[in-house]
Amino acid sequence: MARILITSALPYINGVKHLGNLAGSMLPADVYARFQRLRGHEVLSICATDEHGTPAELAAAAAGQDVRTYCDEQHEIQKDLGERYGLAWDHFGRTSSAANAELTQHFAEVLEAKGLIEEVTEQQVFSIDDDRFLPDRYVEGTCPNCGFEKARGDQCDNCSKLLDPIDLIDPYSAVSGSKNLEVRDTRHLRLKQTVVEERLREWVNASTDWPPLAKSIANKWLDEGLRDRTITRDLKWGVPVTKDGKPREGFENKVFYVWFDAPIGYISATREWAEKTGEDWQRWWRTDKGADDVSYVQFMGKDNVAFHTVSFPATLLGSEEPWKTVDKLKAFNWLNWYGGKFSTSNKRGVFMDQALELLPADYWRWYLTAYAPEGADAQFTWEHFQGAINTDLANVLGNMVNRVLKFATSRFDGVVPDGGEPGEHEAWLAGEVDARLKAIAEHYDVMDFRKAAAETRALWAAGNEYLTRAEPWSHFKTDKDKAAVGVRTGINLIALSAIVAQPVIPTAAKTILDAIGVPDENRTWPTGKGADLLDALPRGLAFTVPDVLFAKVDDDRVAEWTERFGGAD
RNA sequence: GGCUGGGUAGCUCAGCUGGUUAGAGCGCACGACUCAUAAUCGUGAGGUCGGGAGUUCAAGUCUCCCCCCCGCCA
Repeated sequence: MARILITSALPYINGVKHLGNLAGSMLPADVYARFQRLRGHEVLSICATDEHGTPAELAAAAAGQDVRTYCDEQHEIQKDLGERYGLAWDHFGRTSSAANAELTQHFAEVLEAKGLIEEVTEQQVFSIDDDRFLPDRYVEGTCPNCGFEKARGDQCDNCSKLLDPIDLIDPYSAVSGSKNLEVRDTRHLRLKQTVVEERLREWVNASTDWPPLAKSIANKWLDEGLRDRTITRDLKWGVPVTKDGKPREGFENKVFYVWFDAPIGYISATREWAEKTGEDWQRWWRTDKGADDVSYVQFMGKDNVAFHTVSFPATLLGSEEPWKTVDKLKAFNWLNWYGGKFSTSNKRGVFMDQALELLPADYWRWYLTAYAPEGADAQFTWEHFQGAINTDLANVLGNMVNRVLKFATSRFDGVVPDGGEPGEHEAWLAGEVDARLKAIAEHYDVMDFRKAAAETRALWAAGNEYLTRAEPWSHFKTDKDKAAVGVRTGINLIALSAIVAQPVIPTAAKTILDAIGVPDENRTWPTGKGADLLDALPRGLAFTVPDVLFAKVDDDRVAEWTERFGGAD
């Protein structure tokens, strides 16, 4: 039994996430975690909200709340939504937790002791009327690059150029609108990433289970030369800066930059989990405390690769402490919305809460897994979604379950029938089962989600083909035993279909398995031979017929949704 | 501008280190079946594999140039 640590990129606290965010890290992480649990591995699945930084402060201000209250509420909303999508985290933490503050301060102090942190004086925009510094997005003005008048201090929304706040033309405070600004000196901590550059390069080159994309991004950053990063900000909302465990002199009004403390949240969330459950977090994160045999897998969008392959490892390696670093990582491309992008700020696309108003979680889980943006950006359209739901779920799987169980109810009294012997059709299906189960597991192991889903579907389709071959409805009139074999095999195949579908559509799978009465201990990943698996249910076992598993999405609803969400505009 | 990735049947995508008539699903057409959510099963039509040149006995698959799309970095 392997031990697998799974983290997905931390969703930012700033509002409900859209389907692209779900598809790009949280959902595949969950599917993978569920699969590995089914196989009997020890899995720890960790996620958290990323809560610090200026966007959170600004969003809170816009909502008329203090930032802590705002984050408390938003965290609960995101946690609840995640759970409603069936994201079975062991823990969903917060980067604003006490544990994260403590760990972040620990890392900063250790890094300083190793000579990796220096104090520098920088120039920042200061608002006299607001009596505070205006880092990043707190200052807006005209972009020096393109002339856009509402460029933010950290980046221009129009030309996407990264900016330094002091370069803005006609700057004004995003807090008060005041133009009574000046540039002042301010002290900050800088992480000397350049010192760990060679260690990072060795570590990157030693990694074997990264996709080419991840490795090339990491190497590109290293080849261009790492830059020393300022890891503090003139803000109140964040992890306080300490020295020897006490507030650091001159840094009383400063906090660590969100990008420094956020990934540390993976570890601190594990600590929170440990405190909640009485488990030991160090055996997952400290290679000197048992984590050396852990396989650590990270899920993220492609925009996050550099931070996970360079920035965060720089923190871990720089500490020279025995921290567990990532073994495998899976990066996703974007899910696009009618050619454009999903956008939180522009409210473009479908958001997690809205999607659940339309259809249950399993529908979305299936679509976003089977058509995940793996190799390249993927396109979301209502028509494509409709087609996938109707054919894959309603027709191929849902209808198969329904046709078999209904027939078995009306002709064999609602029990798994006895009698008859397997023949050539059953042998064919057993071969299919063997091949599909093997393929599905192999695809999941290397995190090929589209292929795993396609093979899962192929197993369902094999069930329908089998029924056409065995045609128990014909034999029922002339040879009841022969019909019994077909029905019995069909019911077993349904159970198998549901078992292997659990990672993707856990709710529907449970409905099926409950209806057939498969006990929990028999719902683990099937390991036997196909022929045995197709005769595993006890004969005479009574079952019920579940309600229609998946309702079809008709054209009217597609038209309605297109209207409501904009669709092709 | 520099750098990944991508441009393969109407649509969404597979095609590893170059090798028989380029594949799958959807959609479409036709046929079969009637147990089932008008579901299912079978058959078929459909591609000069972004464009051009080259290497090779042989190239979506390698090289060079060009054109588009997404992203990252400037």
